[in-house]
Order: sequence, then C-alpha cells, then structure tokens
Amino acid sequence: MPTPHYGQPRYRAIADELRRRIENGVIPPGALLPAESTLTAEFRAARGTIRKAIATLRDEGFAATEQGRGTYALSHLDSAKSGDAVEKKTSLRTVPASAEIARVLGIETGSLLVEKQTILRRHGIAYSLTREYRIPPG
Amino acid sequence: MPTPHYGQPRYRAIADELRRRIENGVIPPGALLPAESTLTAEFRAARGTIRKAIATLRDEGFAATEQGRGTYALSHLDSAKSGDAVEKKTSLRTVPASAEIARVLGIETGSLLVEKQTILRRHGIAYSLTREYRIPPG
DNA sequence: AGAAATTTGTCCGTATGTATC
DNA sequence: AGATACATACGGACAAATTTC
Repeated sequence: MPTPHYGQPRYRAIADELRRRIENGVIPPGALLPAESTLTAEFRAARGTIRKAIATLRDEGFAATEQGRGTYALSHLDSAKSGDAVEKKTSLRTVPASAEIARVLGIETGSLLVEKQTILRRHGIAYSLTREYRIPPG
Repeated sequence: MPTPHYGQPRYRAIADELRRRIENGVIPPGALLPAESTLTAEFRAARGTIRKAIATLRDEGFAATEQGRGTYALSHLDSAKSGDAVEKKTSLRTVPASAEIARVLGIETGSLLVEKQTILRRHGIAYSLTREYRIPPG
C-alpha cells in the first residue's frame, strides 16, 4: 500500500476524531482510551500513526499516558463546576535552583530563586499545586 | 541487530549530545544542524530515532525545524527572532509525586501526577517557570 | 523556467524492551 | 507467570518543501 497523505495527515485526522470523543463525553474524563492495538484496527492505521495522534492529544492536554496501563482522557476545561468555593493559598520562599530548572532559566545550578507556591482546594481537599520560579530582581 | 534500550534510550542520549553541541557553541545559534541522513550515519541510528532526538530539542526550545530546509540551533540567551511579545510554552507530562508534594495533595509518594509546565520568555530569555501538579482523574 | 538533488514529513511493517494487570 | 499495553528501535517507501544547478 502506498503512503499518500494528500491534504491533512492521517494522524491529525485521527487526533481530531479522538478529541471529539473526549469533548463530547463519549470518552469521559478519567476513562481509558481504547488500546493502541484497538485503535490500529479501528482506523486501519499503523501503530506509529496512532501513537502520533495520541501524542498530539497529550500535547494539547486532552490525554495522559502511562506505560503498561493506557491513555486516559483528561478534563481539559475545568476545574470549574463552581459555584462551590475554591480556596487559594499562596506562599513565598527562596529556594536554590535544581539543575533542571537552572537549565531552562539559563542560570547556574544552585542560584537562588523566588518560589511562589499556590495550593487550590475545594471542600478542604487540595487538588492542585502550582510552583512558579523566578529570578529575583537585583 | 536487536533493539535494546537498557538504561537511557538512544534518542535521549543523542539529544543530550546535540544539546551539548548547541550549548557549547559547536553548533552556534542560527546554524543548521547536520541533516538527518548525516546524523543517521554519525550515530548509526535509524532515522526515526534521530528525529525523536531532534523533536526533544524542539520541545526544549533548543532547535527549530523547517521542512525542506533543516533544523536550526536556537539559544535562549539569544534575543532577536521574535518581537517584544512574551512567548509562552506549555508542556504536559506525568511524573511521580515527590514526598513534599504528595503530602500537600494528600496522596502517596510516587503516585503519578499530571504536571503542566509553562515557560515564559521575553526576547528569547526565560524568566519564569511554572509547574502545576494535579491528580489525574480516575 | 525547469529539472534534479537535498531535506524534512508521513506512513507502513516488524521486533524487542519495559511496566502494569 | 502469563497476558496486556505502552516505549523504543530498526528499515523501507513515498510526499512535500526548499535549494541548487
């Protein structure tokens, strides 16, 4: 079989279809997507093509994958079902830069950074932890 | 030839090597990386493996690719290229929870979390790194 | 202007490794 | 321990964009 991809590539069309299913609730948040082998059969595409489609969804934040387990749908636009109050707690501290973070910020490992931590809770239960690192002024 | 990847995958090792060359100025910002066919010969890896390594560098902001042309080296210490706007780069991955984060979120250490990382740059210089951790649904 | 060469993009098939169930 | 599912790697083929002649 030849490999034409006139117009839109197949992996993108497949990603579009899977994204639709997630947004429409056909695959609800938290549910596993069909296995790669299953999708291979359904779309009649090679595994590499299926994997590229799923990678697209990961990049977009629609899905997350765990080796040996599967790929599950994420709730992309929440976490507002609010009305119920969201409690937000922010704290500041100074921390040394890890090697990983230092590389991204283009500074030396161990340099001091300002870390702003935000914890989001609902009904007293923390569901999100955010840490922002910045190079201190001066 | 078998296809083992004990320890670190080959594509990551290749990405590390190329990143080193960019950071060390062996491949200066704006210069083209060797063609995929050339890298295939040098590292004796399949083209897909080379492409995966380059994709890693793209995600990290060390390179940019144009079809029919090649892959350019970038530098986050380099200005130019984009205007005065703030460049925002978001990536998503799953990571095990550190003890500290696990405590805050009330989960077990090592549990898998979804990490959304956002890097803010201006004039090509990263000045803010944000990491948000959430418990995956399901 | 046109054709050929170069380079990246997509797709297929297969095999093996690694993590989870 | 076996089955299932994702991860890595190989090799080959054709498509599309750019450069070169």
